[in-house]
Amino acid sequence: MTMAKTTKSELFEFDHPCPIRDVLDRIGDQWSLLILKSLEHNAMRFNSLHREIGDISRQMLSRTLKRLEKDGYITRTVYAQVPARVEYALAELGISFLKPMNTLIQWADENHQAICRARKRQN
Amino acid sequence: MTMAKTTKSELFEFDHPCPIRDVLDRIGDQWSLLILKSLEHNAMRFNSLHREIGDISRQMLSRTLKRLEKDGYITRTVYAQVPARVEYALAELGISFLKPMNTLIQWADENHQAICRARKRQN
DNA sequence: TTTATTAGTCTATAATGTAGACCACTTAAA
DNA sequence: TTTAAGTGGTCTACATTATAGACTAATAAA
Repeated sequence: MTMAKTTKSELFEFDHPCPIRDVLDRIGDQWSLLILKSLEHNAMRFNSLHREIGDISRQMLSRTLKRLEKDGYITRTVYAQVPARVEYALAELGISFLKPMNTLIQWADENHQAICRARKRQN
Repeated sequence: MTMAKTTKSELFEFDHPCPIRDVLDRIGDQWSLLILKSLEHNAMRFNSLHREIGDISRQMLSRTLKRLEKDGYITRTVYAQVPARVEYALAELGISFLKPMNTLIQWADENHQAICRARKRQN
């Protein structure tokens, strides 16, 4: 008997029981936040994002952008010119998200030292 | 020529160039936040955390607790009694962290619907 | 003609997360 | 006395995810 295997992420794609888990499973990864912060003050193209972030792989940049777009955090605009010009920009949801996120970033800035000290203390 | 391979996480263990990345690389994983929220109102033992969170593996619970302790978010107290009693509780840093985090959680609650709608819209 | 740009995709490999068996110990019930 | 269940974990085999870097096709500048 063959089973149409359902992965956890498929299972929870819609109507995740816990909002914050749903949000953080997406946004709390390695790269999403960095991308959103890069777009905070101006729209950007694929390759300039790649250069700005530096250590992200093209594949992960591509994937993460798609997810952010799908969830409504960013928009993707293709300009019909040659060579193609694709611009990524914050959508309403992304702008709104960065407000609470920025308070968290501020906390991180203020407490980074304390965390580093804690780490060193314990070897 | 053998190379003493250095992983990225080793490289950035101390003095990570970007505070928020450093913080989110640790806290933004699958489980850390869930654990911190479980400890928000009272200390807990290993197995009750395991039961409360439900779908975390023992290994990940163990690993994540160690990291949270090392970074100073939580404390681990062993009571010299039989059978052993090990309690995990929020440390100062953990309590302080949950303040900005809770505003983000509130945002997630308020915008979860919008995100789900965005996802459905795009297939 | 070589090089660089555009926005990505593809593949092989490395790193990470998972379930679930297992450990030594204690306690309580059958 | 055996059995089961609880304590706080570790270990192993496997599944999932991320990585680097080659590759695409088109265009433009040197």
